[in-house]
Amino acid sequence: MTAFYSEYQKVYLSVDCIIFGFDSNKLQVLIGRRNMDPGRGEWSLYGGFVRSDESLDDSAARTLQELTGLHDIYMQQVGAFGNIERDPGERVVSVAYYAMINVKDYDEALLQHYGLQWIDIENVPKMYSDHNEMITKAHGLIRQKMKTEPVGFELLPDLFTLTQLQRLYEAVNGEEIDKRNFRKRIKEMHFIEKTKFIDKTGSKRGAYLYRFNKASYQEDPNFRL
Amino acid sequence: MTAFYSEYQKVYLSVDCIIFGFDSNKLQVLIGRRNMDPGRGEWSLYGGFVRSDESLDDSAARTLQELTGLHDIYMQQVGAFGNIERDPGERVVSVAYYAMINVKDYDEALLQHYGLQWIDIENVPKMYSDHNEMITKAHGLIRQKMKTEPVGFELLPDLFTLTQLQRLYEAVNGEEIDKRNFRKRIKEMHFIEKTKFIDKTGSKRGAYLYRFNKASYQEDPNFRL
DNA sequence: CCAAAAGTGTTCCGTCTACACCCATGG
DNA sequence: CCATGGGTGTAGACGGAACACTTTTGG
Repeated sequence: MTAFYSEYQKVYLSVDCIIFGFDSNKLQVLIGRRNMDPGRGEWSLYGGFVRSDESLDDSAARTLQELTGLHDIYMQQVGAFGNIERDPGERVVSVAYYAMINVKDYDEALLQHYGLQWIDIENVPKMYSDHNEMITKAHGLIRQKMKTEPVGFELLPDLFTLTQLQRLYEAVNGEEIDKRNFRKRIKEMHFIEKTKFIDKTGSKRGAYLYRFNKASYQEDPNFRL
Repeated sequence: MTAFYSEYQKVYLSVDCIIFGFDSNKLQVLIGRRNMDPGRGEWSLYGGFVRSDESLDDSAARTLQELTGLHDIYMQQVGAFGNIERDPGERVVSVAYYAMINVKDYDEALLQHYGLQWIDIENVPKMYSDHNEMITKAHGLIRQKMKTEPVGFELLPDLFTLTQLQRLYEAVNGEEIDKRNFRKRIKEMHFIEKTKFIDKTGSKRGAYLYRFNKASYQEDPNFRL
């Protein structure tokens, strides 16, 4: 084992996950009660320490997988948070990641087991340390991202109605969208494909279900909403 | 000294600075030769280890100040880079920051002393570790940022001509801009003020010098270029 | 039969884009 | 006197925003 940098100090490094979901026409985040000192019992994001044999991205993926059982989830880095006093115990620098999951894929039992709750992004309580800041920054990032990249589908089932999709965009941006204008724009994006299936849970008449075709998107990657 | 997390491992944490400048109508970055092992002699960003008594932001500011002698410089975090093999010596996670400075404020002697060079963003050589990736990401961020926030002025002297400003935006985006359309948009932003001063170094006729009025911008923070 | 959501086009207005010529001056 | 960069306005194209009614069906 070499020791190139032995004169310098090391720090604890953790990852924290902002897990976004979409339900009841609201953008939501998954939060829980912190189960270790310091700060035990405060509202908190789910996180963990980075191991020496894994990259930051891997660490975030592992942490999310521990919590949800889900693999291959869309995750993006939010940034590193490193104020000295951010952790009341010791110096810990944390790298935040956000994830977007389909709430339906999530095992209710796990939610119970970890004591987690979905909270509307509008009603996030005061949280441990700088976790509010992380959530705010992550929210800004997905808003930006969803305008130009087809990542919103991560929050929906494989098959979805256009109204669902519209409600998602309304929830993320916090403002209403004109239905006809919205659908006009969808029609231009050929990788959002109408299927022959109909969803009757949301209305009496029923609405066509659509699907995001990733392969088709690769051929003509022009997304804008 | 408490030890809440003693069961976990610590890692080395560094900051790396992507220092942007603007000269000869080109967007440039300041790079040097790495002066420590491993990787000694390779092209590298300037960086340093984070001390246990400073935040990440402070660490970046200190590192930049060591190098340039400049205080109160515009810096923004690019993100954390943490692949396992990113440092050939030991596990080091690095947080990259970009800075925007006015090349004229920079002491030439320091540049010599540290063996640094300004390199056009288009001609960045193969660099140590993941530093190319950091530069690419930072470049993307300033391109984005400069569209909606008045940060480009950080790269210019206090007084500048409209042609200089235009060349800056052309350099950052890599495409030419129509002069009349550009000036029309400037005219709408009242916080970009024409002064009575004239610069004659750039042309025989001379061009009016303009100034960014920060206070005036705060009152009506609408920037778009 | 009616409430509730699905579905569908057109017009208008503002914004962005393209474009060409005169001015002032130092050498 | 001419080469060089500074400075100015308009018209047409395009894209985004506003806007209302018909359809279907479960209860």
